[in-house]
Amino acid sequence: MSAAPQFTGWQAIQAEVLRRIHAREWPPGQTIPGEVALAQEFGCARATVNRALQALAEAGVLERRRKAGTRVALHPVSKATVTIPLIRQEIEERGAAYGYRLLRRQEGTHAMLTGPALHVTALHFADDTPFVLEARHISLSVIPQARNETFHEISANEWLLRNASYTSGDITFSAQAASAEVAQHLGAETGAPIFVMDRMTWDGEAAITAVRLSYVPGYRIRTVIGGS
Amino acid sequence: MSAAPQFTGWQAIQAEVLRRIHAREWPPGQTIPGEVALAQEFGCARATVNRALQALAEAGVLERRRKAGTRVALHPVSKATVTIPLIRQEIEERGAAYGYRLLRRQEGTHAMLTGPALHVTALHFADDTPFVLEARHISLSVIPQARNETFHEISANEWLLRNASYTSGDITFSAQAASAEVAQHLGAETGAPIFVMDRMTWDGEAAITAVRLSYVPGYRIRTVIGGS
DNA sequence: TAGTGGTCTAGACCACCTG
DNA sequence: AGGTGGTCTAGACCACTAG
Repeated sequence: MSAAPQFTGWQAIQAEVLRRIHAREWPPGQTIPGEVALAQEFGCARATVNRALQALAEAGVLERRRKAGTRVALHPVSKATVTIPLIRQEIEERGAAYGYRLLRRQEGTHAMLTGPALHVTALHFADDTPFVLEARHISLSVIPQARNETFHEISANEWLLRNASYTSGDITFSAQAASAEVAQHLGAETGAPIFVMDRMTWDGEAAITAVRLSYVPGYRIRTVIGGS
Repeated sequence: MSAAPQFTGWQAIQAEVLRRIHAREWPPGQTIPGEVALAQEFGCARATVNRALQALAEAGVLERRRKAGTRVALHPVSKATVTIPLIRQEIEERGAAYGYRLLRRQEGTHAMLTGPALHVTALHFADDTPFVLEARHISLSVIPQARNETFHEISANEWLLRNASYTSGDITFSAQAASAEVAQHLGAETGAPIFVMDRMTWDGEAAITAVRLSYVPGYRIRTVIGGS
């Protein structure tokens, strides 16, 4: 917990800058010395200072503008990075055995997808206990080879990772009351609070897939932040 | 939607590398040419290539190891960055008028905090409609000046931003059934699915505050990802 | 042990923006 | 208009690690 990282190079500068911010030597909103000045103080090249400050700016700790200089962020915008793992990985990382069962597979259409769509519903298990219900729609005009896959042995979740790539995506998290169907599959009571993740992915302008993951009651997603 | 960004410098290299990955010229798992080779191909300095590849590695698109080289990530780890704004900001960005009301303020203790703690419960409104219930515990041994604040006019959410800094934090998202009290405050029915965010922040080893935000039914958190 | 990425340097030019 | 950060360069040394 208290190991001394003993930073060197640009990370040492980053650490020192962070120290001064936390120590209120450079209070929020204040303009800190320019890169040249800091480079001179730390006895290094300006590029090294730049590297350190740029990383802090990306983290939201600093705000940098040309000519205006670098200021300590007034509202240290908390950015939490949520890692979205493969469902199989997530289950196995919990030390549980992964299980999978296809519930339904049929062609149809979907409001967010152009042309025909493949609808796949499946359950993912952790140690034989339902963990998450996957309800997915795959665009058959964009990913026609999905027609040849039964999704009986491999989940659409994993199959798509191997057979499709995306350029952008959109995720929303919400709490939903379990419908009768969802409740039944997850072994919960109808109306139970369900953590839901809706994902939409695109390849350029083409919508590839839309998926809703309904997690078993009690599920929680966790993340860590470092701030100022 | 289709504006031509016309990248230059290291961003152009980044774009080209991404293009080759998406075009499957460099399939997942494959080792791509070394920095020197790419620098020669693109006619730039190695540092410029390094900048581009390093950014992609940080985004999870590439995996880099010394001596082994740079490989296209097999599982493009989806990292979604969730921005945690000030509650006031979040409400105002929705075009609603922000409102605040303190519900309770009392001293006590808290399992996660050492020493005495201040317990503050408050409601945040969007256009006179309850938006989120804030139940917070503040460590009085770490932030003693909280004793002098009534939290009648300013929320603990904002007050802490001005009066405390943190070095690390921990956030969990979950879906919870509304308790009778929560339901009453949010104007929901008991048992309704509530999106809950639990946050814990630390300054070094000292726990500063623990807060639970219970959002009004229908609330959703949204984020965008760019991937491979 | 040799090859790869990680980092630093000293200098330079440029884009941007505030005063 | 001038100062600030953003970026590039050419070269160098080092740390790590795969073979």
